[in-house]
Amino acid sequence: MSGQGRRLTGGDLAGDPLTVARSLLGCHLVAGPVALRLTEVEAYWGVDDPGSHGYRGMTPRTEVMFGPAGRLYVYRSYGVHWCANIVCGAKGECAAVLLRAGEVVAGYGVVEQRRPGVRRRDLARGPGRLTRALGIVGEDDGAAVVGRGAPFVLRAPAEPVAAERIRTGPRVGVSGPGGDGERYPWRYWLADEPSVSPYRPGRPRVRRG
DNA sequence: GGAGCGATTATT
DNA sequence: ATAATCGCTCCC
Repeated sequence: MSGQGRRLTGGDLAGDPLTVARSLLGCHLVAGPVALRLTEVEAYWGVDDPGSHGYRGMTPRTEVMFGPAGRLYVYRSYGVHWCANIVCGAKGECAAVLLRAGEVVAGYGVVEQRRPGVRRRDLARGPGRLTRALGIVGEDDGAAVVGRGAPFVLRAPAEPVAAERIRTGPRVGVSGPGGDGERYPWRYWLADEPSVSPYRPGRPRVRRG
């Protein structure tokens, strides 16, 4: 069982996103009545990361990624879905961890109302579904997940996640060099978790048949 | 000023 | 396999 541990602080998120990503696995993210146990995340690190929205510098959209650790970076995906990151690293550095999947551990009734008819394991399986389960929308861009009065709360697992249970691989859906699992094996997930989203390679630029 | 393109998901 | 759908980026 994964009970609730202590609240995470900004200091817990100030490290590099690879380290932070691993440490977020098994943590509970609380949004009002709903809580998810995080089972799958991805790291995006630096303006040299070709898979990152911060590639080649800051824009109005990605400004939050360059800010202090402990806030949400929320963006619209494919014009349809919201996806949420936890900003980490030092202020001025472009670093964030994308929340890809989780297991509902509280507020199941609320989530079920938000997603009628969806199988329990699929409720937060994938980044777009995860935000819907938590009720995260574009207005939450920049919202805090640490500190007093933060609208979201992160809690560490009561017992640390065993390192042997953590798997790594290429990031999902990232096309081009950023999707190269040799250079960027920056997806992290917990072994044997039904809520982990299926891997899909990034779509190639041209498709002919 | 506008075309092109996604860190995706639900449906065919 | 592919439509849905829109803000950001980059190129005229």
